[in-house]
Amino acid sequence: MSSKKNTKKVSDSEDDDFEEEEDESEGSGEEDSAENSVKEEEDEEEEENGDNEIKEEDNADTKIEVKDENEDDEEEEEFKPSINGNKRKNDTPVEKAAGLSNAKQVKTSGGDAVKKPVQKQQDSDDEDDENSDIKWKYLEHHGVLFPDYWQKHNVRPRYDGKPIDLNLLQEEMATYWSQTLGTDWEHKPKYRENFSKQFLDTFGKDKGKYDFDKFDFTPIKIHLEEQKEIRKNRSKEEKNQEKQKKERLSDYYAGAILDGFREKVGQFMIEPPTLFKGRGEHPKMGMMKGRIQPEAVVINISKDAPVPKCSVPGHGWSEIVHKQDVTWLASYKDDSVKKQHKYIFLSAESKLKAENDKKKYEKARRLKNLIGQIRENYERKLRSSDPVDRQLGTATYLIDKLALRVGNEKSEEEADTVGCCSLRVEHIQVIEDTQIGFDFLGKDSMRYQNTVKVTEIVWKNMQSFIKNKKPGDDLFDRIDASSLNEYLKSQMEGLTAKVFRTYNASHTLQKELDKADEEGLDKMDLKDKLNFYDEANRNVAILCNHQKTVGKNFDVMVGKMEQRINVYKDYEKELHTHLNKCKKNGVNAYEKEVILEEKDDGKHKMFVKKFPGTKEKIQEAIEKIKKKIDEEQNKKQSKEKNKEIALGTSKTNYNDPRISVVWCKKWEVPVEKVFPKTLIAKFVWAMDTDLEWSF
DNA sequence: AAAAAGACTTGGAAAAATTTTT
DNA sequence: AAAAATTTTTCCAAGTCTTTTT
Repeated sequence: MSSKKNTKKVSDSEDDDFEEEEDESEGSGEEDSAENSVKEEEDEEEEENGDNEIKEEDNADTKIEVKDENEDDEEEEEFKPSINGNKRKNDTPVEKAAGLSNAKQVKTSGGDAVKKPVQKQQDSDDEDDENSDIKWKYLEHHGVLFPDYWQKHNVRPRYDGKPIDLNLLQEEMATYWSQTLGTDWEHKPKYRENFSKQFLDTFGKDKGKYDFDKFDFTPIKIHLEEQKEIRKNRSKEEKNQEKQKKERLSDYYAGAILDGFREKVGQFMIEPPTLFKGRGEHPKMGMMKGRIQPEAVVINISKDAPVPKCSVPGHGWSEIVHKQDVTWLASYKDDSVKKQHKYIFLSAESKLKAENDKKKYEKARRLKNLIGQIRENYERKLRSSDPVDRQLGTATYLIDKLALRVGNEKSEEEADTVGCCSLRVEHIQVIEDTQIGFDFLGKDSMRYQNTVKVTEIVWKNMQSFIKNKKPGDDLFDRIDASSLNEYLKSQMEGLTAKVFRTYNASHTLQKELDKADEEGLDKMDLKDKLNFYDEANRNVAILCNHQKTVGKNFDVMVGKMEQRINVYKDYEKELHTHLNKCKKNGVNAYEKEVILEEKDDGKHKMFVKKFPGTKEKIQEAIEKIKKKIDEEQNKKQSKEKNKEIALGTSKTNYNDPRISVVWCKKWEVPVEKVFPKTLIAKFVWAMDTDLEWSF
């Protein structure tokens, strides 16, 4: 149906001095069709060699101006929303800005309805109009940035004690390997196995002659450390210059125009080559993620937008497409480790993303309104005589109650993790008193461990599902993610399993924050209010099983805190005795230094206890130290509570931001205390939600 | 209908930036 | 001013779900 894509090859690779990169390791069955490539004119300034930096002259003739003269007094705010005004800075159509696209002017989506069905037009060679939903009408951007090619440092590792020469690719790989020496990766057998195999393969027919164990990469490791040191010790100006250069580059590539509005591009740098670091027991860890050449990158822009220039001399894009039914600006396939597509999208604060985000939460709210009926329906299914229905009902129950992910099936080539539909018998335990124990690795190989009391019928179902099965068998053998989602669709338009997670998370946050009244939030100070908020947030994170690994010196840190608290408590006691003495017969002021904590280097951190001479002053000191103790204790508590819980993910992806905005307004907490800058930018659309709103 | 491809969201770790302490 | 602690951002892996192909 859709787009016969409008293709033109922009340039052909000369491929001069890069062939060593070309690493034959994969059957790179890609492009190659050189015949029908239309050679594009202008290859004037090919020769600027090597690095990707955009020269000033380049900037001069680009279509997207970084500066907007209409707003000159706030120019560095460019893409940032104003926090107070809650208005997008870029709400002004770009065409008003001076010096935009000289050629075709930007179309405003301005007033006209986005949704208007386009009727068949003679010139629409491209879109099959009525149904493919159009994501944009005009799209212009600067393409993508490529990481620099490998620059040889010529530091040789040793083989069997003697320095050995490496070619470009070998040196690059060896260096990536050296970077992981001394980290946990080094000791993962799979990582080593995969890397060593690919590394030895680079020796071609000689590979049999080498034994990976006889390589010694410490010279490279040392070199890397030296380089790091050198970098660290650069002068301020040098660091600054580099920073500015980076910023210029970023300004350039981050600039895009979508339907007449300036938008920021997200990650615009092509992922650099590196050794793949999968999570958990990933069978491919340690494999070389190859270098992506421009010839693999597809650029998506309007037909009437200027074609972005490829910054790598002598190279060109794979093709230019005009797919209006997708949101990506560029894409490429990376098959070097796993077959997958990568995309360059607009940033989270763009309208496009924001709209999707809003839709996501609106859908979750629809679920909220229908949840009663939906629950009734799946509860009925739990008792169905049809085993498929019983599984559907039970799985839905788990997804609803425990906010589990749906669990698509995975290939052998990935880490063995599961979600609801892919649970195996070995992952659950049917315990007496209608309880079920869960223990499995979920997304990112995060362990989900939980014991829950379930309804009698669910318990019975679970028991029947494991009957006569081996540990490795599927718990839900009659359903899968797609059939489950199909069932959900029958319950509500657009309903899928993940909506339950969003709904449950946001609903939990709302519920928790609504307890503010009874908790007497009005009498709290800012710190306590924020603790209260975190507590609510934490409940969501626990529900969703958002975890983080405990830092290695967590215990040490807590130990220090305890020590500190004890010192303060001692001090408080001493102050009281001091005060009593003072009441009886008056005392002299004095000070006393004590060890607050021991540092690992054998030094001590000191604390000065001050004992004033007057009752009032002593009283003051007591109050002060009491407060300090309180603060420290709170801090320690929240540290411990947050020990392995990550609050960030729910904040960015699950909690309807309007809940937080309204709460902040109600309790006079500045939003920037609960959302960092980027999240405020992402959630501009929610910032002026009014007080009556509720999830 | 089932497998593969494609598109987009979600996720923790690491890096970078910022704030606090020394 | 440096270092340490903490917060924020970036990075890219790993999911979900849809669409296309077989």
